[in-house]
Amino acid sequence: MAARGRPKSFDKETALEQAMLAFWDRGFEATGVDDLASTMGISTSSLYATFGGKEDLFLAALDHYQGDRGRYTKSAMENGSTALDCFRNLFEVSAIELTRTDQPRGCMLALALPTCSPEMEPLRMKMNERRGVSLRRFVERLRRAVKEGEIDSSCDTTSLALFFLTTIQGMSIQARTGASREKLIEVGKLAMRAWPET
Amino acid sequence: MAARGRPKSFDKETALEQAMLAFWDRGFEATGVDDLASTMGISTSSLYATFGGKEDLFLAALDHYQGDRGRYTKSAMENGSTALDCFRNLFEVSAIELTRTDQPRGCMLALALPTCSPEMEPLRMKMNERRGVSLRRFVERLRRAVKEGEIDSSCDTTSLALFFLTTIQGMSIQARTGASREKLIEVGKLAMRAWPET
DNA sequence: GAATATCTGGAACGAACGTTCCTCAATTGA
DNA sequence: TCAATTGAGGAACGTTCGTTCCAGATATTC
Repeated sequence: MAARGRPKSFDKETALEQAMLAFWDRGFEATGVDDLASTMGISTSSLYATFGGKEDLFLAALDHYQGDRGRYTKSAMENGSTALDCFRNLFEVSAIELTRTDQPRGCMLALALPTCSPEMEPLRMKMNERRGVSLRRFVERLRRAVKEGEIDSSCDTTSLALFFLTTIQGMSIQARTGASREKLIEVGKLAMRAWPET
Repeated sequence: MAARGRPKSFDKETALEQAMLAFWDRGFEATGVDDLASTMGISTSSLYATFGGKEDLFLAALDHYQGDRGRYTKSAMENGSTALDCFRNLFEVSAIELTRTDQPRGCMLALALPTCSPEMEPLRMKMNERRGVSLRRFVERLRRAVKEGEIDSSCDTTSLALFFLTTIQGMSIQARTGASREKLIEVGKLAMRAWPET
């Protein structure tokens, strides 16, 4: 069942993890292909043969991020008996995840490509689409809460979801600026004051 | 009183304005010196003679931004009979300014250099310091409100100020992603729910 | 008008960019 | 054992990067 030809001398997932960390830390534009290759422990030719080009690698790294480090928002929406619990947990977990010392601070989706040259605009748009996934999950959870009677039906769920997402994105900037975990937990608690009265 | 030698053929302020718009739109890393020069309507030699290098020009553009387009946060803190009025106004004005169609969306300080290569880290730190100015102004205004009895002294003014700044920074990301002015106004209203009860 | 001073556009610099190519190494199937 | 196949490292591609240099143009001062 082994593949024909010379086998890969590196693990694709491990290399992708390293690429993700580089893009996450320095952003898309500031991370060079040579930097990536040396960080990943492979040559540029192997990089191109395995992942395509820089843009493809970036998108693959983004997928890797969303499927691993970025899952905490999804998890928060799924765990918790009430929507209130879910979002309270969302903010606490976000504050913790965004300030971890064993990885770049802040969210890769929020920080890696906020601005770019016109040629890279299509790539930036793809990031925007990916950010939308979180928003939709927030809306769905809030709508479910309305349906179950936890939240009054007068609540503007889309605006509330957007507010929560906006706050978390702001927390990414703050985490990168150097705000402490404790400060961000306080910020999260204040955001929860927007929760509709029962 | 005229200067010796050949006079400048361009207005320095106008050129700086154009440089600011370019950096604001595309970010520091993605904006090239040749792009800048042609946008400013001058040659690279004039650019270097007048502004120094790319980093110096960026900092000058940042100063220009803060003294002009970025003044709305300062104005909001100074105008308003109560702190509540000030911050309500801050969010409304922010939502409007961040989504103007005659200039790049979002705040230049929040978007132009969130991530960078290690060599540019000192420059990024300078941006962090500049962001701190807004935070200090928010804190001062809230403290004044406590002193004047508008807000109860049990209020954690630094956390509340950080929360407001965080929300506005998140609004910058949202504005760049494409969120409408109306949506951001709603987000601002929800942020104001964190205002301490009287 | 001559001397001095400053600003101009354009050419040129070495370095780094993303990408491709080529040769050699390592493995499988016959 | 040997052709076929795939991955390896590294040199090299043309382009763009930020920056410097230079000859010429335009002003003031004497």
